[in-house]
Amino acid sequence: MPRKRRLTRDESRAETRQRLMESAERVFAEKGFYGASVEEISERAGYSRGAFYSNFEDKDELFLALFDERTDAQIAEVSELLAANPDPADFIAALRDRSVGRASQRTWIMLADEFWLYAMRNPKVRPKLAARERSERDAYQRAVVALHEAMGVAPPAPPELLALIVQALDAGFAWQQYLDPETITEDTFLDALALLTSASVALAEKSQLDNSARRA
Amino acid sequence: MPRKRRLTRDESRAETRQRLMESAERVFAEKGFYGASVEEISERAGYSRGAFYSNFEDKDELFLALFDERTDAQIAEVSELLAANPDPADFIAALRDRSVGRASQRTWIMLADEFWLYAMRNPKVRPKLAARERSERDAYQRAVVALHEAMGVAPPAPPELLALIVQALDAGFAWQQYLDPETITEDTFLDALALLTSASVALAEKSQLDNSARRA
DNA sequence: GTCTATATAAAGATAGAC
DNA sequence: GTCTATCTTTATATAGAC
Repeated sequence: MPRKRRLTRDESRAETRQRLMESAERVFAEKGFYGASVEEISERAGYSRGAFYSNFEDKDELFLALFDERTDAQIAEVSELLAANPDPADFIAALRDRSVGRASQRTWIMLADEFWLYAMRNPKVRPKLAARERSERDAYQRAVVALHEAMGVAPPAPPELLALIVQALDAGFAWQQYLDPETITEDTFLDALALLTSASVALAEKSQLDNSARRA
Repeated sequence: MPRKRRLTRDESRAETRQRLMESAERVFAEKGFYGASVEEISERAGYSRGAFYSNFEDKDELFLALFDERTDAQIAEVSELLAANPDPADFIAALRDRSVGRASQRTWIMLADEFWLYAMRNPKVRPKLAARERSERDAYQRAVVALHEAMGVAPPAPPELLALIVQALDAGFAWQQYLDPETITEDTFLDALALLTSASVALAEKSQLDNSARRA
């Protein structure tokens, strides 16, 4: 264990930045981009506004920094999740753990929604979030293809479309679930995924049957 | 055609309210709840702030009024759409017309997102939006049941789950499509619906086959 | 580097004139 | 009913002390 020592100027600065960003993540999620004041972000991080402005140009820069950090982390997360779980069933199980494990799931979904709105309203930011979504979609697509392979059938539709369906479901379920948790439980999304998997396989088998019938 | 006459006080007041709400719809969609100022809403409706405050208590009341109006309209719209299109294929075609016909589709999805965030942050409002979503889900469910009946099969899963899937897809696709219109076209959602319909029917047929095989 | 004090601007909301 | 003028609050951002 390394001997304790004073932080260098750069380390101290980085720590302040980090604490401000963690605080900002919470406040943005709670109040939204406009509703979150620099004062509240700073205070809840244990600093004053002065410290904030010595670390960030303005509120926009902070939000963008948060956006970049989260976007990069998510892209890496989904890719790693898939690499670590080549078996489709494991991948879905890992998805479940990911949602359950994220204690701050509600915070994250609110923040993701703020990101979406911010991206939709800022032409320079939109392509960056779109790229992040495409990257996530790629990971889903590899999972979908692997899953059908494991079941011994060809995907019954373009894998891009199947991946998009999974991704849209993920976002759409989150929206509905957090709005109405009494009706839609944690497991509903996974029930839906299981159902769609069976249905997709059934359709694939059916078209294989049709094809061999036509050949005979 | 009725003779022109002066508007009564009530009619004039109602018209001002209406114009303010239409303006507010655009400004809230563009800037979000906090970003939309009473001044801009009023000016773009052709009034001053004074007129605004003589018609609404404050910004919150206006947003809630808009929320209620839109919520009621949507519930009625989906129900009518289904009543007018008992045939499932017609219902899906009507869905397409609905999206194409709504020139202000982008405005609506931004506003819907603002509603969601607003509801998530206001405990008194959340149940109202949740009720609206449940009502929409009921309409989808009736459509799903009718669709399977028309194909001569029993739904291969609880109809509630199937309806929720359609609804989640609708929201999730809108999110992805407006973020990345270059990748995701207008028709992708309907392609997905068509695919899921075939897949659901294939799964239903498969389980019917399994059942008769077991009986034999 | 961070804090306190302060300048500046923007928005919400009200009051009184017409 | 709506407008203009005004009050009040709140937030961003900066400057200078430590």
